[in-house]
Amino acid sequence: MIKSYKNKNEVQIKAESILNKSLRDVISQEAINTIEKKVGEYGTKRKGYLGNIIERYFFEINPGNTSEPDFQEAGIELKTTPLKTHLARKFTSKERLVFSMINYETIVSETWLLSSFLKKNKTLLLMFYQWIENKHILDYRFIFIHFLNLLQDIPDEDVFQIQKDWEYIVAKIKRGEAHLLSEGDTYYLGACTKAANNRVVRDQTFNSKSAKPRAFSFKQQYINYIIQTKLLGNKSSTDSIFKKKRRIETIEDGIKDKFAQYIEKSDSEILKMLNSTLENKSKGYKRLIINRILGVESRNIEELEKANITLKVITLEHTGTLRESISFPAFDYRDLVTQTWYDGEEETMADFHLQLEAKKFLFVIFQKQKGTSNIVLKKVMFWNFPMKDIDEAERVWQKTINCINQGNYDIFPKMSESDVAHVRPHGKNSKDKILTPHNTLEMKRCFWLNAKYIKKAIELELK
DNA sequence: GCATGATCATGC
DNA sequence: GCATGATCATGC
Repeated sequence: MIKSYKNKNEVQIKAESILNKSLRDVISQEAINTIEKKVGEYGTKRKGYLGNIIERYFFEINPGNTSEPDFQEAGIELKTTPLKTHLARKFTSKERLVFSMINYETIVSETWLLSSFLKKNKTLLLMFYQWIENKHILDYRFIFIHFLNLLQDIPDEDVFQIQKDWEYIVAKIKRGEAHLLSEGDTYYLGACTKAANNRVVRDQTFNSKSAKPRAFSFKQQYINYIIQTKLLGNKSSTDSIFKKKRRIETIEDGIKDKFAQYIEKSDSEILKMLNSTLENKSKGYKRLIINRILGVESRNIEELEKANITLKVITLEHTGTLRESISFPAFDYRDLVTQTWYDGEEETMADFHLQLEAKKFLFVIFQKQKGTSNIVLKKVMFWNFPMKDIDEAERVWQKTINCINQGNYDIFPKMSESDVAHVRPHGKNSKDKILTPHNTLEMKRCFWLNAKYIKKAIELELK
């Protein structure tokens, strides 16, 4: 009893019949019994299971694992995806949106418009359900149904960026660097790790090294942007760098353009060029200059948020050295010791690992001037943590956990012990403490990327 | 000059 | 009140 849907309209009518309902409300008792039995066997945690039962018992299709869209005739790919609810009708995506696996061998001969990715995913049917912890898989309520054509329904510059993201990933595979792929390499479309079983590795054609299996995905932040603009129709609460219609260009080019005329200028020259003044050199002085350059008022910048880019102001000494390391949010000792670096599941990836792998940084680099209090804007660059150093980061992370487990709160990995990362305090002051697994109180700390390490990354770019 | 410990400032 | 980003202070 496999149904076929001839066109979008037929799919839409069916899909919308589950709006504000759960699966239990709309499928047969027989199907419910079958699913209940399976849930009994496997538990509800099995990934992708909800997507399977929606296909099989709600739409009554059986697409299997093919290169064709799930609704083959209608040319539509189905994605069921969880939403987290916050106060006042605010929703965010619980996860990234994961597409098909990247085939390292065949993708190198593809081009964007004819890619297997587009062939399968050009038109998406997004079915959002309200995620609540421990809720039965049959009882999730579907709250939004949305069709999204990746070439037509999102801004042209986003389509362009997604194409560039796809091409970047393919170029890296062609260079024989599939094992160095990272989600932070790209902006909206990422190559996220995806393993059916632990530590599955896949061969790549251009290198003897095995690479982690990866799938294309939309970053969580980009899905949030889709939710905000397409589902809620909200005027976003964020500020935008590109207020007028912008050129079709990448995020990198767009943002670098904004800074271009101010490079090698001093702070006072920049302010003069902007017809702007700033009273005193407060702690946020440089950040305020940057905001003026970008033409934004707030720290929440749409273009940075939707690509998971963190802006970091970096100040070089007049000699060119970098004093300050880069901090991450303070960690929770009790939570940290329960984390796994990577076990094949994105969802359970350690926070620090995720921060290194998924994040992009925008470094805005100033340099102090000898003998004056002036600073000069030297360089604007995008950076993400290179995967060649990920094992070293893991080592530091593991040692930190070992220290906590052993109750050694005064011998965390120091800067001198690693070329990459270390642990240091990060609280209001030394009295700013949180609970440890031993139920004692310890000063808040966090992981840092070594100043020297960042300096090296900047130098590579300055050359 | 640098590593380490510590704290400040800001915005939500 | 707190998280986060940014920077200071000290001693070797």
